[in-house]
Amino acid sequence: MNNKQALPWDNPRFRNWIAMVRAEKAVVRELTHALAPFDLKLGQLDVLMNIYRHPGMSQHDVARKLLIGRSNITMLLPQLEKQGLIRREGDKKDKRVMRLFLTEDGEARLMEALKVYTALIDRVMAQSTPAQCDAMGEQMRRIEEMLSGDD
Amino acid sequence: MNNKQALPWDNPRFRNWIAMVRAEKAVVRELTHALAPFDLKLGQLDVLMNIYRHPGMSQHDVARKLLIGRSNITMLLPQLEKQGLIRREGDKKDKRVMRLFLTEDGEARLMEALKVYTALIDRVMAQSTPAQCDAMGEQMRRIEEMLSGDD
DNA sequence: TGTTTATTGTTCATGATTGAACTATTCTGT
DNA sequence: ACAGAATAGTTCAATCATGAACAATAAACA
Repeated sequence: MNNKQALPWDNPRFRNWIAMVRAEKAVVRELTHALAPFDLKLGQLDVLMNIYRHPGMSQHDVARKLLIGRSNITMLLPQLEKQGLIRREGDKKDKRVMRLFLTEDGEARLMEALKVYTALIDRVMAQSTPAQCDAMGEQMRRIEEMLSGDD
Repeated sequence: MNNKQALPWDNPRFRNWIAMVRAEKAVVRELTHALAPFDLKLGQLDVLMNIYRHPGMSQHDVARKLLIGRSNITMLLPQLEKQGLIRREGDKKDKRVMRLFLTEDGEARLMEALKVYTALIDRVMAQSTPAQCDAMGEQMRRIEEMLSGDD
């Protein structure tokens, strides 16, 4: 008799999860290097992207979108502000919230960085057919929805 | 004429990548909470898993497997050693390398934590059919191989 | 209206991760 | 055998993310 429980490595689901973590880590590492010339960390780029898509977004909304803590945003923004990439405006109705906007420089820098970003992702995702890539994306959206619903 | 470049959000590959990052982050967050009762961080668990699979592994090998820095390992191990979960032995042939082994406690703790780990991953991956999950895993392995080959 | 509860953003201490410089050891090529 | 390159691990300073406690403000409701 086998006194060991079934090991995770024999479980396809588990091995696929491990593969996913490793792939994500590898891409992020590559991306971090690729963004260095723009003086942008990946986290900062994420923030810029969100502000671009939703100008006037609050800090709280950015944090929730990016699945990071509010304090993280608070400590991230001054760097972007100092670089002149974003602008913060107090909301007139609600004095608690700060509304975020890209400056022209911010938008320009974002566009340059996005070229590199999308080029890398295109290269990476070209490892699968578009259909496979979409199917993977669907799985990921289901997973995230499942877990963020648990809140 | 449209003076904006094609935006990444219109690019399916890019959106699928974003979905993957968010899913991964959500699962890791869940996992971190689930592991708290075991006094194990995810990174520590990763190390234990690798030592379990390859007893006598060197620190360098663990770092490479986990795609993290060597110094990270150096600072991680004392915690595991203090908890009595691992044991380090200097290699007899090569005095530079430290060989890593699990203690009995380490193996026991690992097995308990793995139950929780695999349960969560099973639940998460049950969002797709086994075939879809495997296809995703294959994509991920291709991606990682592609990028780690660039070294 | 006035009081309680929720929300937004900040501060701070903590822990995690990194990369560069360093030591000790081994390998390479002559 | 020996000089130089390579490798394993450590140390250290810097960066980053996190969560708890907090202040200011707004919302809910008696």
